[in-house]
Amino acid sequence: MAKAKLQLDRGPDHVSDEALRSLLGYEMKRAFNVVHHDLRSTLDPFGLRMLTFTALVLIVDNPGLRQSQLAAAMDMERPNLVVILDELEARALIVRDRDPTDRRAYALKPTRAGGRLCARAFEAVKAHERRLLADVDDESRAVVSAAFRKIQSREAKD
Amino acid sequence: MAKAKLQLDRGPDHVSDEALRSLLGYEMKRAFNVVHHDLRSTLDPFGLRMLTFTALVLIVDNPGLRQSQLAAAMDMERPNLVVILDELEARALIVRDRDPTDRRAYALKPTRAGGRLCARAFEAVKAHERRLLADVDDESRAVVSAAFRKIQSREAKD
DNA sequence: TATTGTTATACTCTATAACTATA
DNA sequence: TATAGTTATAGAGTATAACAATA
Repeated sequence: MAKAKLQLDRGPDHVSDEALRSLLGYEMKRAFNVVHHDLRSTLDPFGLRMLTFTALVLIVDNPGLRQSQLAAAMDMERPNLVVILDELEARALIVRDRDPTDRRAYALKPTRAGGRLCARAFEAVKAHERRLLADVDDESRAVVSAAFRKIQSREAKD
Repeated sequence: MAKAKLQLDRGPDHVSDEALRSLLGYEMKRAFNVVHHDLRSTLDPFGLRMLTFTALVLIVDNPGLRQSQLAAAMDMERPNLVVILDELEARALIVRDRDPTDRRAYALKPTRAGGRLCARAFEAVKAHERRLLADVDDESRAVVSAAFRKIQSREAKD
């Protein structure tokens, strides 16, 4: 990392990425790498990863939702969610209750322990993100957030 | 996608992700998913992916660089770069020349075909990104870009 | 000793088809 | 027939240890 930074910035072995820097995808991936790496180390003490954390938060905030709803909300395929929920269920952070109105579906609910872990992990993530965004003022954050949403809304327009 | 959008926006099966929306990582992943998905379909006709494209552009812009430099510039581990370069070399888009001053290292260089493909792919990516950013004005793009760089510079400060 | 590129390996995330049980 | 959850599988990205050749 430090080495990459050094080489990219200057020095005899300078690697020019000027052209790529003009691309949104490249800039965004580099920034996302940093955020994701930080998130990983932040969630590791809780035994969570980005996907298990996201699923847990959504279940805590939407108790009773179905797996298909959760998969759609998380932008992932249903089959891939199964192992994520298996993991959370095995750790007794959530339960899969049968939906009485539709016996095909499960109603996902957090356990007490799941709710507590979720709250603690969420605060830790927020604290870490505050550090990552320390140099970005509130106004800029709002602009970034608005841009993210506009990009997301462009999704279907291909 | 359309289904997720519908459920997230409103309706009887509305899934609330309000809490997660306050997290940079969540917003960024959603936006990056869109950008990455678009990039995939844009590069597919050229037989390239994000990583092979990025490596090719950096080699075209920095002919003669070493694999270790390229890996550092791409924020990835050296072993993972090997298969990426194998792919580009097998398609005769780049060559691995021996570095005369250090016989351990390779000097990576684009072939004529590699340079041509790179130029065409690059233009296609730029055009697609213009569409993705159609609703984001120039000033906001500059703010987003600056924020990305500030986040990247926070990396080592953990 | 340290470094370059490599192999091997393992884990995570992603994507698709096909199955079961219900509706 | 369609949907909810599941299984199986394959591709892609990521991370670490260990090796041969060279510095």
